[in-house]
Amino acid sequence: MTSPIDAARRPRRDALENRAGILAAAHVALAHDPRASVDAIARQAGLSRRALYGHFDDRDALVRELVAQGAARFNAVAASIDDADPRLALARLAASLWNEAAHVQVLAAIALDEAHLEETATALAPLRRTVVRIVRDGQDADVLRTDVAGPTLARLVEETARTVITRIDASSPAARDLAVRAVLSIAGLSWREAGTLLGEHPEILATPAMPATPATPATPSEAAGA
Amino acid sequence: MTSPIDAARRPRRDALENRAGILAAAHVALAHDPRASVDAIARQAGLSRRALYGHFDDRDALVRELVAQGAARFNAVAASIDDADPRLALARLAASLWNEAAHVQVLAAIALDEAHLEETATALAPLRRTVVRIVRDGQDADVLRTDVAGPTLARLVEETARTVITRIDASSPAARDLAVRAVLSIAGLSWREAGTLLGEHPEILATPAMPATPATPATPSEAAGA
DNA sequence: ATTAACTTGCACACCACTGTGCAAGTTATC
DNA sequence: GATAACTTGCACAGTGGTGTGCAAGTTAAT
Repeated sequence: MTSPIDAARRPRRDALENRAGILAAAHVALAHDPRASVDAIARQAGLSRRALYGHFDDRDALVRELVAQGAARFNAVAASIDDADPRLALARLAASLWNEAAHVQVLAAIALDEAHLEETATALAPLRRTVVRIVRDGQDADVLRTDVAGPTLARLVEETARTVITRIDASSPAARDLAVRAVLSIAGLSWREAGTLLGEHPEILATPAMPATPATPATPSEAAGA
Repeated sequence: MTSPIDAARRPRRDALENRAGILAAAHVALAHDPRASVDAIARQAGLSRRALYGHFDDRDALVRELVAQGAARFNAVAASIDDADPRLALARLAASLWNEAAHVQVLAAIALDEAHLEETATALAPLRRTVVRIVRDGQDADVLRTDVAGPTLARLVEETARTVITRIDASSPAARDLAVRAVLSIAGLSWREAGTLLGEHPEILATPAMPATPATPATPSEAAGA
């Protein structure tokens, strides 16, 4: 089936692995320091700086791919929220995003530091729209605070989630708990109300249903079989 | 009285003004971009890059002075809080810090971006201790949330204040209001409780008692007399 | 076994920035 | 009005980064 043209254009397997390795390395390096050098990233991926430029035109291209990757995950999370109760929707959204903490770190770092502001903003637009919708519904139903205008509250929720996930402990067992409670508090609930709500829906804080962390999505070993 | 030695060592008046101008320019420039170049700062102050190095040994020395300035203000604010009710203490602290918003911006920017982490941390230690104390008292008196450990809650309060002040609108009339309510919410109060509390103590959200903004604290004119 | 893909290391030009030396000009101060 | 303080502009060396070209080596795929 594979025409000679396809065969000629298909990249070598090791090249694909290396490309994925670069992205993974960039993930780590940029989360730690959003302006890590191309050399540092390449080296962390076990490659030379020169080889990296064989995979990405540009430092910018690499960053853009990372942003796209993260945005896709976030927006998938946003789309999966379907609770009728806006309070539960918020809680579940926060919990789900916490599971993507590693990606939040990179995105947040890039968004804050670099000149990629517009880019990340558009990439995350669906997630933002979800938050806005939940907040609006919650205010209409009078279950979320109404002393703060809708758009402002949405922004506040977003910033709170980002802050807690990126700037507090990061991966302690209680961190997800904290992220969820912080968001509910900012949304207007008292801490006891939040506690009651979470007590009634223990699945929100339960260990993630998702399969651990598929950190390296493109590991060739299992595909190769034997 | 002025001994010849003093006279010889006293800097020229325009030099003092220029030094203050550099600090003001750095204030603006670094809040906008924490790694603004020395040239950009000097130019914004209406001086040449070369002249700046006549006033500060080093880019670092300039930043350090800025940090010290800000820290002094913050710690003065922290020391001025004396409410018996921890909830009021928190609210007033947030409101007072909002009045120093401009300084918060620079400090936060510097603290986040540069390698001045330890420096800013030690400079702000008194403020941090104040928050820890208020939170502890509040938890002991059962008026603040107890589902989050004290140190964590203190950190959360601090991050919330920083986030709201530096990342939301910045200077709208409702911004102080928002900062105060966000802090109370994070501390565990429901939005209605916070509203009631603030309604009972309108002075917290009233226009600041302090005289506008004494932007240039070290004007030599009044000290010189006549 | 051959071929094309991939990687490496090096050299290079380029950029933006820091910090310093120095000669020449301007300006507050006595 | 003399003097010392201050500023300017320029040149310079140094640092750390980006992106490219090229020759030589290695390695996956056919």
